[in-house]
Amino acid sequence: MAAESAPRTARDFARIELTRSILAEGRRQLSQVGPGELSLRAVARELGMASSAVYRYFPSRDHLISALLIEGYNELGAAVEAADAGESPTRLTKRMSAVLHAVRDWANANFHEYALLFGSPIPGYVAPDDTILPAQRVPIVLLRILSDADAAGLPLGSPSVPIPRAEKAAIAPVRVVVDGPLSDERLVRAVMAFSTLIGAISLELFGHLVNGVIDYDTHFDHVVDRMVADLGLRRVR
Amino acid sequence: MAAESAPRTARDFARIELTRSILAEGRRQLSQVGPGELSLRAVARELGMASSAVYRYFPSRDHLISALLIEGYNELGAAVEAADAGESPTRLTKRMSAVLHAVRDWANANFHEYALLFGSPIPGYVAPDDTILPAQRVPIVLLRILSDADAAGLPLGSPSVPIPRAEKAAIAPVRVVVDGPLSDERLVRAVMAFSTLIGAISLELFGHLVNGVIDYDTHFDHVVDRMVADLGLRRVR
DNA sequence: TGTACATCAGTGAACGCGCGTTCACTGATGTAC
DNA sequence: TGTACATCAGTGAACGCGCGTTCACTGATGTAC
Repeated sequence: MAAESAPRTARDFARIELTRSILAEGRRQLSQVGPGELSLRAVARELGMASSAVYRYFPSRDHLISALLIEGYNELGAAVEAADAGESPTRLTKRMSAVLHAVRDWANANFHEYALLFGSPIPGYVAPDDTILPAQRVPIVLLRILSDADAAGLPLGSPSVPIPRAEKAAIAPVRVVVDGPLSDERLVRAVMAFSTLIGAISLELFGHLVNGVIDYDTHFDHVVDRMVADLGLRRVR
Repeated sequence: MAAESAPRTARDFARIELTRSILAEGRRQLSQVGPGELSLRAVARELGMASSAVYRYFPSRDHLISALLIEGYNELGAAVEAADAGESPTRLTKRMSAVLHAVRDWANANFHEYALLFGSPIPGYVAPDDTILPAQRVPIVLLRILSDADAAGLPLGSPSVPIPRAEKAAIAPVRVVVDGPLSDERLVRAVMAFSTLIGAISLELFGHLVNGVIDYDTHFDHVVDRMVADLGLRRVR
């Protein structure tokens, strides 16, 4: 993985090309079937090659899944970063709102990929370390916006609850991933907001709102408005 | 399902007993393996009976899954109701806190069952209507506490955002499941709190906090404190 | 530029496994008279 | 209480399927001289 160097020979090109094809076919199947049902044989079949040939590119099914995980995190991360970049850097409210919506939009457009990232773990599969960085892209964007808010001196509504020392220590690693300043209060709210975001999307996608919420779009819009306000991104009136 | 009437014959007793055994063995397997991997044959094997015999009790694998879903919802619901009942009815803070912790405790003690209820849907499986009522038990408990708060005239912190008419309509069905009074503001916060709760538990259990949170218990405690405060259950100081 | 050897991609068959579901059959239990 | 028939539980074999992974082999591509 490290220094694969530049592809020079025809073989190298073919290898890169086929690796891409296999990955793409895996993704295509993910759009129809859950991550647990993803099958190497089906991928090979669809690509018109012997199932054993896939092993030249991915040493096992788990490696393919890891590649899809990483691709998923990166795609989601890119979508979220693009949404952030699409707003004026000083309009923190708009940035956060765009980012939160981007996560949900991606999830809606990529059901099984979302399930792969945030749903039940695949039995027997453990994600390797190189999924960590891609997985951090979304949190990093969220934290950066909040850090910008702290840097701009935007006030937070009065804290509902004081933060115990133990809690500060418990979530300390989160702070490490962001560069700028970040107050404890905003940090705690950020972690909670991430739970709310993923919870709201999972409940919606996995069918837990069917008997409670009629209009998902409207509801999510409102949830986002509240999160943005709770995170102190809207100037006080 | 409807009027099975009282069991009179030995056969009836045996049928009830074996149905229970199959269900129990299914649960036992759920404690080791994900819902998607649950296998009728394995259940039969463990019970020492032919796999075909199971079909006398459950017409298909999906029916067994439905039974386990219902059992899961009921068990979680019972745990949550018990937690609520364990506190003095007028101590709303304690009741809510106990209830939220009860959900997480149950999830931690029953990983795969939680994944069955709140994780990715099982491919190809659609839950039948008789899962609806059991699934509502937890939300009902939450809403009842909040209704009690409204009835007691407990104030909410100032609303961060006004509730649009469309949002009121969008979440209207949620209100139906609770008897007492419930203000729009508390209702909206309740739905959001449920997202936060499920999001926090899912993130924790599905491994998304491994690089961010050190001490899950401490963090969840604090999240609960905030939720309780945000829901206006703590008297203003 | 040409040859000899090493590397690698891809094949096809096979291993060993497990699954859900059906079906004809047996023997035990229940019911009506 | 006893007999004749109907109902049902449970069996064992089979169908048809799909999976991940291995392995000996072939032929093409790459490399060193």
